[in-house]
Amino acid sequence: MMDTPEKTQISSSLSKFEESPVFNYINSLSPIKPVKSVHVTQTFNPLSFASLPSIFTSPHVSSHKESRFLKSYTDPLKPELSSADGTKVSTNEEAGADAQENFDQGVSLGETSFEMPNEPSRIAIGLPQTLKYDCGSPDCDATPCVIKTTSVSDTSLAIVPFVQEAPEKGLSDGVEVQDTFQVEQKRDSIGSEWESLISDTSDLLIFNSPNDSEAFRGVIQKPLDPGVLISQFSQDDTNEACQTTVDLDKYKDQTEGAGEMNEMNPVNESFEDASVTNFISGSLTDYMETRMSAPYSFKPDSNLHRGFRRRCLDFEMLAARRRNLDGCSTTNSSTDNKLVPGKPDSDSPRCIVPGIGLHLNALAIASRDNKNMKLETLSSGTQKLSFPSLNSPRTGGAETAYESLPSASTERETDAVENGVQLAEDASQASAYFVNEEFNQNSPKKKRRRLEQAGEGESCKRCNCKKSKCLKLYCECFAAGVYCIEPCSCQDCFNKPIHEDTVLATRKQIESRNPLAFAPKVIRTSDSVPEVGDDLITTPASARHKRGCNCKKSNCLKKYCECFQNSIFVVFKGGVGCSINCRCEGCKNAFGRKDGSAIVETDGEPGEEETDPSEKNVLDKNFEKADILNNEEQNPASALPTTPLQLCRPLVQLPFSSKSKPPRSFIAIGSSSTLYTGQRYGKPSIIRPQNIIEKHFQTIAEDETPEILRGNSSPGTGIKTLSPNSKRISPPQCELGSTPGGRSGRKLILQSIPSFPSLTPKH
DNA sequence: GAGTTTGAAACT
DNA sequence: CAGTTTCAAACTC
Repeated sequence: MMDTPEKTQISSSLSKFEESPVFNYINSLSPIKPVKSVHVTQTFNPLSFASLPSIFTSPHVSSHKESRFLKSYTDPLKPELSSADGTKVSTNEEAGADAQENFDQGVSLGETSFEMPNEPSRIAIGLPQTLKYDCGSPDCDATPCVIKTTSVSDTSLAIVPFVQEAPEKGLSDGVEVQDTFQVEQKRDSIGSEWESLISDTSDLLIFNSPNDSEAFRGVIQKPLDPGVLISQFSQDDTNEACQTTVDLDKYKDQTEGAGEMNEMNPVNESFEDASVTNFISGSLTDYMETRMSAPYSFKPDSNLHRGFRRRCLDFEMLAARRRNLDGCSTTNSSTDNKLVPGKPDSDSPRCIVPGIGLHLNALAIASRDNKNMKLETLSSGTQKLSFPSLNSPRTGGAETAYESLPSASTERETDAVENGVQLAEDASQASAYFVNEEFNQNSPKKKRRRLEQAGEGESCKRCNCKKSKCLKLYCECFAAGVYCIEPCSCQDCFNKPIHEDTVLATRKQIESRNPLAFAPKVIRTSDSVPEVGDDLITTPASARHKRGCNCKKSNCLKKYCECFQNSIFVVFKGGVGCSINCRCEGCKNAFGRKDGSAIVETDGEPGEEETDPSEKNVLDKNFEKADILNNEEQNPASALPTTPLQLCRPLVQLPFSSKSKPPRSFIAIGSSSTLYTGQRYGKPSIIRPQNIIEKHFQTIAEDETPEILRGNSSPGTGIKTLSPNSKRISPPQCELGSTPGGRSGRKLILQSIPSFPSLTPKH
């Protein structure tokens, strides 16, 4: 490999590169002289970064990998970054130390964001710059190919290459790392590069994929310092693509579920292949789709997704659809097969959100799957991304998945933005969630919730059906398009792979009656676009319950109310409030009343709503109670689909749904799980009226958010800002696209938690 | 953990 | 479409 012609080319190019003014400039800027500038250069030269700029714009970069990204990124690029940003770029050593620290502290994204708020920005900035300058990060090796082939605009993609670098190596010694890196690079032929690239990308981009989640799990599960694991992982991925498998194995060994890891490897490989193919073809969309689809197609071994044992009923459809879409994607086909309904056994995670930010979601989901995971994760410090999503249990994941697919292909920017948001949210939520979980574990209620949520979050809800046989919408599992699993306490359950035929038949029947029966209940309205749908109209919240509630006694302040239920989670995305569609009586939903007023905005609210002390108490209680788990439901993803922003995403119709609406089940992950959602944020934080939250966010955002974020070039951000809910939140999210945002988001969350006073929405 | 409350889903 | 019943989650004790 080392001798491969390509390498040589690179070398030659390096020399050229060095000569270039840019190179000189960079060198001058960077405090640290890249030991092997040549090295870096090499990579970049080959690459044509022309397209890069666009890429970076997107927030998509998976935040979850941030830590990883940072590490790797910093090491190689650090010189560049420093020069480019002008901001202090951590030296390699620093980077390494930081990275390690970060990891140690907690891979947790949230933590990362807290402590290293700047880094994200740095990274974000650095990447683009790097591209401009062509300075190569060690990562560049792989990157170049990717970039060139894909003319993708996706940040995530662009980033991927960088990520590849193994952090750990760099950690201990910046210099050494570089050397090593060079050596490795040399060794690795282009082919290897591709692999590494792919693997990396997959990691970054597709955390959503079952594999990722599992990988994360592995990391998380690992009793050892998660950071270490992660770092290792990244190293392996980045530096030694070929060795990736081996490394993974290591992970396996480390991780309790060895089997999981094994599975992952294969999957990753397949993904890689597919991704490569896609890239080559030059279609980012394809790539994304592949990625997205991958998760579904995956049929993770049972072991992998223990938590996900449940299978997404909708998967089949997805798979089928996917097949249609991508006739070509090699991997897809395989994956699809896995998804095939026929397999009752399939453990595929039902809800993996395909979005870029998904990884976080995946994490969250994974965590949910395994309660243990949550804890572990917490320790590690990761978040939920859950991004997705995010919706009420029922709505859940299906939406996310559903949406995600289309969106990815169609709207990048939007997606990016949303993804970024999701990521941020997810991450934050996840972190919050984890935290909460840890704290909460003790209480029985919490326990219960955890279980429930875990199920939900994971995409799978746990049901307790006794008479419905889990074949009616009463059953959350069924409603979510998920099979019941062990955790369920249902009796005479027919919602199992064994009874797949029955399930499908029943499902169809229900859909025939109500095409939207399995559609996401919560529709995310575009924050930016106020008008949007019918739902929105009055409600300030960015998301709305599709049908609206019919509450009479709960005042929409309890989880009995589906709107409220969702609102709890949605906080980050914008709570789901009641809307005109609701027929509720005495609505006091803080996130949006039937009349359109929101507590937050309550300036003019009617006295009734205004806050009854008693009501307040209720809310607080509810919020508190409402575990983050609930929030998880919200999965942004689910909501997203409908959102105007989401709009971009073409809805993919599942075979099932008579109408175009996506079955929740699909995305279960995202939506239902909402995993991310961090409900955890601390209950308080989340719940609190948006005002408070927003304020917090703002404050934080303003103060802490990197310039980039503020300035945010990211298109998405601007838009989101519009919506009340998303406003504050969005900034971080958007940014996070790359990471910064994500972190910021995390920060916000964490910080917010403590600060959140009590509800007092009004003031 | 048992019992109650609640509102969605299902049914008529 | 409205009213009633069924159901399971949410909640309370």
